Formats: sequence, structure tokens, C-alpha cells
Amino acid sequence: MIEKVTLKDIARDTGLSISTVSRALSQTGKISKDNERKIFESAHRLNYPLTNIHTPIELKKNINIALVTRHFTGEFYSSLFEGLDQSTEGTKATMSLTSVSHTSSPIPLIISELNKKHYDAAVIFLPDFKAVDYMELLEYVSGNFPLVSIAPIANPVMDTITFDNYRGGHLVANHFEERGYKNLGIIQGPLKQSEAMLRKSGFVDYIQASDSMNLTWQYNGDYSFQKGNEAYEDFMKLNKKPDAIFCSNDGMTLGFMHSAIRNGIHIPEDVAVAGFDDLPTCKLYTPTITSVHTPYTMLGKKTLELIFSRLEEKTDRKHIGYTSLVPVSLSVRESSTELANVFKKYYPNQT
Amino acid sequence: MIEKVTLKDIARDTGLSISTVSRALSQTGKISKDNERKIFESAHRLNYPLTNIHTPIELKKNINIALVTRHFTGEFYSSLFEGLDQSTEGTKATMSLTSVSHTSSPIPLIISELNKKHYDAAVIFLPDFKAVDYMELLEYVSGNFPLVSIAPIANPVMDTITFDNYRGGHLVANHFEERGYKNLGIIQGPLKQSEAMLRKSGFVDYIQASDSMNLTWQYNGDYSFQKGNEAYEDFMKLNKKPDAIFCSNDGMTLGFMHSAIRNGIHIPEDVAVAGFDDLPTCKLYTPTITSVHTPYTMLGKKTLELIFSRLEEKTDRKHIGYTSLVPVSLSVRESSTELANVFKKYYPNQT
DNA sequence: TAGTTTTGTGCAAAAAATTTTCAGTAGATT
DNA sequence: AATCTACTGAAAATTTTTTGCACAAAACTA
Repeated sequence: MIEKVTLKDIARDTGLSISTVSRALSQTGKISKDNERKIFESAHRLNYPLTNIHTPIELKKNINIALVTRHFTGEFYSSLFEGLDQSTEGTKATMSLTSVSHTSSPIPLIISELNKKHYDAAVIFLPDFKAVDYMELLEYVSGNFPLVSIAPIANPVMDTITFDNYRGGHLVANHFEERGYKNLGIIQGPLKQSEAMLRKSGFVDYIQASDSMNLTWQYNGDYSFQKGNEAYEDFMKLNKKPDAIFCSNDGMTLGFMHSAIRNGIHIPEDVAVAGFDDLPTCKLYTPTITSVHTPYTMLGKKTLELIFSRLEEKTDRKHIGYTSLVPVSLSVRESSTELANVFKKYYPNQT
Repeated sequence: MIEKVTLKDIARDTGLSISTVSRALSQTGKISKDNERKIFESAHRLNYPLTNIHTPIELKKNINIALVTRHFTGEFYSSLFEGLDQSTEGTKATMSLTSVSHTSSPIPLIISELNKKHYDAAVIFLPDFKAVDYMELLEYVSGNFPLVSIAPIANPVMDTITFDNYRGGHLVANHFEERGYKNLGIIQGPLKQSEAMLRKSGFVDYIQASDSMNLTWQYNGDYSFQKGNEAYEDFMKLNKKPDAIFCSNDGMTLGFMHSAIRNGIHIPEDVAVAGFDDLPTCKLYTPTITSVHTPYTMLGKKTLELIFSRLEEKTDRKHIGYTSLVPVSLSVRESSTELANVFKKYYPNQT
């Protein structure tokens, strides 16, 4: 049987009196910085049951942050987590991934219980959440537990740090213009998700403001590989085909390109393609894929900054829907520029 | 300030006396099953500081399991986590991912502190761990905290559940034999990692026992995409090239194929290729890739079974190096069978 | 069936843990 | 030199937890 840890144990361990230990842990009375640190260190080490809230942020050895998302297989999720995890390097924060895909409990409950699990803050990535969902979540979770969303919504309830999706769409359209493409198409993401709409709008708005380009094809997707395949089927039925297509994420980009290549379509000669997310595969695919690069580590750094500043404020902080946009860039590759003679090499003796 | 939760609060909440609550939580004296459950439920809800050990496993609402690994970007890690997470469906277990890539604290310390963070068990995936590392880890971690490793080592210290890597190599060699390949090559994984050696041995042993096949090329890789590229460079220098190659993981498979295709090599006509891990990309690549399929969800199920049985045993359990092998299968695709006329379609008017 | 044992509970006393009061010291300040 | 401030510990006061005991209800037994 494990013995209960009491103030007496900490007093013995630190060489101080029980009174001093009590005062330090309950934050009443004056204690020297030195002894305070010693006492909290000892309490943690001996596993004294501290209400996490009591420990002052500056005395914590490490800050545990949970990334809460519906995790699925695919590079996207490992890139997302890896970026956030990497951004903790050199800080005393640690990032853990908690998936809510396979649980029956309601999500607000899971998140509200994170502080009981010694988590100090949570990063929420739930692109299908609506304003009401966020509001319900905020009601459940206590005000001194920092929460940051990294999925944009039109009317943000919670403080949000996200990529500049609109600008991503803009960059692609601008690139297509520079390459001289005239008739453009888009494979959209889920209509109910803000970031998908922003990517589309950025793209469409640029085209409308341009003299030289037209949007001739729009297809509603859902970010899945399958929908990329289906988009290709639809594309093939068109009489007047666009000469460049923006896919709202790389999953659909891969689906579209896979079907296209198998059916003898040349990319980019027959149709140019650009995606969004810049997954590692974009560099490895044949042809390599132009895609909007989303710097996860930078997103992570910004998110950590916000969390740390929230943790240092002693007062409860209401979410005011403050949004911060992390810039994106375009990784230009073969799928929207040139064939690099890849397939010509493949059958060199046939030319 | 958050009020301290005492037995009185739980007594009021449950309508029982303080004595009864005390007896229930400290597991002394007789308490009816019904009231016991009520008391623990209330204690959890009100956030009474329970030493986690005290709560009997059958009364816990949920079991928190940590997957501890060095996480990197790539489909492999998302598949691994997703498989384990999926296997918790329908159970009261929850899986979280804790990465130890970007932390400065020693790994045994991190793991030993998981139980303070309300974790009930941990799954360890650290392929570079040696027997001594596992022994050090076991010294740090208390005996009633279930630990399971899912990375094989030659001389297992910790209880281990892993894929049958040896059989995976066997399956590939057997497949190559059936397809009529004679001269075989292998791109190995890290020489210091057991599972890489097992994959190799399964492959090599089958070839040696066979009359018709020879191993003509061995290349030492490290599981990275880059090494796959480099392996291709080495392959090109050979006078007598193998006609089928086994890559010890899909990262290197992709690296090799990427370089090969760009340099006009036809797969599988010029050289057949098979990988290991059966990442989602294997189905999407052109040509699609033959690979050893590792059923993560089954691995997860077995792992959960072991963890639950450990949790139900009240006594401390020493690790005895018990190992359990989860069967693998071969997903046969174009890279080792036929071209499916993919590239021929690509330039149909040239034939 | 009547007596006996077992189980589970609450009250109140005892024990343990925590907080608070108070006195005192060491160093800084006026 | 007098005063003040920042800490600290001993001991008292208070709160929390455990335990001894009585007792009711249920289960068992002869």
C-alpha cells in the first residue's frame, strides 16, 4: 500500500517546518523565493496531491499541453502534431495528442477534464466545430485553463491562431496568372468548414479581379482522396476543360492526380494542378506537386506564446474571439510548371 | 480561489456519512458495491485528490493509456497512432500520444511520471532502445504501472507485442519466388534495430533455402527516404542487377522508386520492388506498391488485452520478456507484378 | 421459525493533517 | 539606535480523516 504524502514529509525532505510548507503550498503569507521553489519541487517529486491550479506557473518544471483533434491516418495529422511538438523545443512545454475520434464521451467533457489530468492548456483543432459548439465548450471549461483553437471559423468565439487560408488561395491564383493560365477550376473543401471557404474565396476573388482569367469549373469535395478521384470523373465530362486546377487540400490533389495519370492525362501539359498543405508527399510524387506551404512550427510557436501569456496572467480571461493569422507561402513544383521530362525519360526510345 | 474538496463534500453529494466515504476511498472496511461506485464517481466528479492507485480498476470510468515514441513526420506515425487509438473503440480506454523527440528530460523519468498525470498504463515504441535501456526504465517505473513495448529486441526484457517481422521478410521472398524472380536484392534497415534484422533474416533465410533464387545485392539503409535515393545510386553501379528488391520499409521504397522512375527505370519490368509497412501511399503511388501489411488495429487490440489483464491483477508483476507476435500479410500490387499499362497509357500515341 | 452471523452504516471519539496565531530573528531602512 | 520588513518555527486552533462502537437490516443456520 502506498503511504499518503503529507506536509510532514515535505517538511522533512526540505528541512523546513510544517508551517512554512503549508504557507508555501497554499500561497498564504510570505515565503522566500528560494524555499518556495524547494517546497514545490519536493511536493512534485514526492507526489503530494497538489491542485494543479495552486502551483505558480514559474515554479512548474514542465507545462503539459494537449492537442485535441479527431485524428485520422495520413500525413496531415502527423505533420500537424510534429510541427506543434517541434515548437516546444527549448521551452518547458510538452505536447501530447489526444484524439476524440473513437470516444463516446462528449468533447467538452473530455476537454474540461484535461486539467484534472495535469494538463495546463489545450490546443483545439476541430474544423467541424461551429460557434455554438465553441460556446458550449467555453461554458464547461474553467476560465483559468487556457484554450486556443487552431481552426478558423467565420465568427470566432474562442481565441484562434490559424493559417492565412484566404491568402493561400490568392497565392495560387496569382501563380496561375503568372504562368499564363486562363481558364481555372477549383475542387473545394467541405462547404461547412470556414478554412475551406476562405481558400476558395481567396482564389475566386483574385480571379474576379483579374482581366485575363476565368473560373470555369467548381467541384464540391470533402478533403478525401476519393473525392479527388470523383472530381476527375466530373472533370472529364467537361466540354471546355480548365487548364489549371486548385485543389483545396493535398488529399484531393493526390486523388485527382492519381486518377488523371492513370487515364493518360499529362500534368501539367494537359492540366496544371496546385494543392494546399504541402505534405511531404508533394516533394516525392511524380510529378512533384505545387502546394500552399503551411508552416506548422511557426503556428506552434505563436500558439505557445499565446498559451504562456495566458498562463502568466493570474486573472481569469474571457475569450474575445481574437484571431491571429500565420502567413503561408507557395511551394512551386512541377505540377504547375513543367514536366521536367520525367515521363519522356520513362520511354526515351519511343520518341 | 478554488475550494478544497474534502470527504464532507463527497458525503453531502452522495448522502452518505463521512465515515463511509472515508472507508470506501481508503479501501478499509466493508462497503456495498453500490455505494462504493457512487462514492468513487462523486470523488472523481468533484475532483477529490485521489492517489490514482487507490481507485479499483473496475470502478474507473476511463483508462488512460499513453503511447510513448519519438514522433516524426510521416504516414508511419499517424498509422501507428491511429491503429492503437482505433482499437480502444468500445472499451473504456483512451489513447494519447506523448512524443519524446523534443524533450530534454530523460525518457525513464518521463515515463515514470505518467502515472502522476493520471495515466494508467503506457505503450512504448522506441525501436532504438537496447536491453539496458529497458532495464533502466523498469527500475524507474513502479511495478503496478503496466508497460508494454511494441518494438522487438533480440533479448526482450519488457513484455512485448510486435509484428512478425521475420515472417514479413519470408512472405516477400516467397512472393518473389512465385513471380519467378531469380536474382534478389535487399535494402536493409538500421543494423542496430532488431525488427530490421528480422525482416532481413526472414527474406535471406527463405532465399538460401530455395533452389532457384540468389541474393546478389545488399544495401545498408536507415529507413529514410534519402537512403532510398542513395540505394538507387548504388544499384545503378551494379553490373549484374537483381530483378527484384525488398526494401525494409516503405520510406526507403518510396525513395528508391522515386529515383528509379525519374531515371527511366521501369517498375516492375526492369526491377520489381516490395516494401514493408503498407502505408496508405502504397495504394496511391504509380505504380501501386507491394508491401507487407502490418495490422495496427490488431496490434492495438492485443496490447489492450495485455494491459487490461495487468491492471486487473492486484499484485505487482515482473516483466519476464514475454513476447507475442501479431501476424502480417502481403498486399500484392503492381510494383511486383505488372505495369497495368499505366505509363503506356500516358503516351498512347507514341506506341 | 427463531436465533445467529454477516454486512453495511452512522455517530462520536481519536488521530492525523493543515492552518493560523504569535513570538522571535536577521537584515534592511530611516 | 530605533524601526521596519521579510521570513521562519513552535504551538495552538481548526479542519479533515480514521477508527471504535452501536445498531439495523439482510442472510444464514439449526
